[in-house]
Amino acid sequence: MGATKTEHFTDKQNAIATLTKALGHPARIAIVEYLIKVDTCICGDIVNELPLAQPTVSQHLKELKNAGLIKGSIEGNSICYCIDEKAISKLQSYFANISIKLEKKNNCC
Amino acid sequence: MGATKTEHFTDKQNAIATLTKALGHPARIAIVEYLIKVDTCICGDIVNELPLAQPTVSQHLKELKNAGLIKGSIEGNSICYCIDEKAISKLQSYFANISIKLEKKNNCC
DNA sequence: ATTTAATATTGCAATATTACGATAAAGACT
DNA sequence: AGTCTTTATCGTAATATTGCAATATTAAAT
Repeated sequence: MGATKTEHFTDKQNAIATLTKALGHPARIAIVEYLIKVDTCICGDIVNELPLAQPTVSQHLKELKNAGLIKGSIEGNSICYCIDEKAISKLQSYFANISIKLEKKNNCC
Repeated sequence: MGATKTEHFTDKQNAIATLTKALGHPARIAIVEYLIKVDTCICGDIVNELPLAQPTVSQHLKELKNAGLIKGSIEGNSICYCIDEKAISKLQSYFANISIKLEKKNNCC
């Protein structure tokens, strides 16, 4: 025991949970917000921006990448990280859809 | 070390991370989706719906409640859990806002 | 007052996450 | 080749999460 029982849930539920889990840390929210704010997106800049050591930032970037939220491309000897719009789009439509469903409901509590 | 350095991030970043973290588990996604689907929302129903033991479900409900995503009101000897629309609304507008910002940007990668 | 039903809490084992120093890897620049 | 810069990986300690059996709590029903 101790590990998440992924196999008992639907693919869609797991997919959304993967995205929200990846965003479930303030450092990773900060990274995403930084990538949206700036025009360049060099990894080193992100390290400078965050109050965390370089290996920690690298690890957070890896998790965002694994979840599909960002993508990185090699740019000389540094790496350019960017938001993957598809992932954000999924989240956006997911919560928009929930909002619509909630509006139609009379919440009992 | 090992604990999240919450104090180094903004309140807003922490607030969003709290919400996304709470949703970062397929069981909790399933709970939220179930609460939206049904009209009644008694805890026992949720336990029957999920492939997890009652204490585990209770714990997930607690986390959703702590994050402000659901609220529970006592209804006889059972408890009525409902979505807190404000939390969903926060997430919805957060991702909608990001989407808009991304549209205006030419992503470099 | 007992019993029953519905949730919560406790305690614990298994696993995962967070953070960072040290080190490695890979490309750029002399 | 050697050095510098940039990013990734390894190893490890501290902490958090996940899951459940056992037990406690609370309110209804008898």
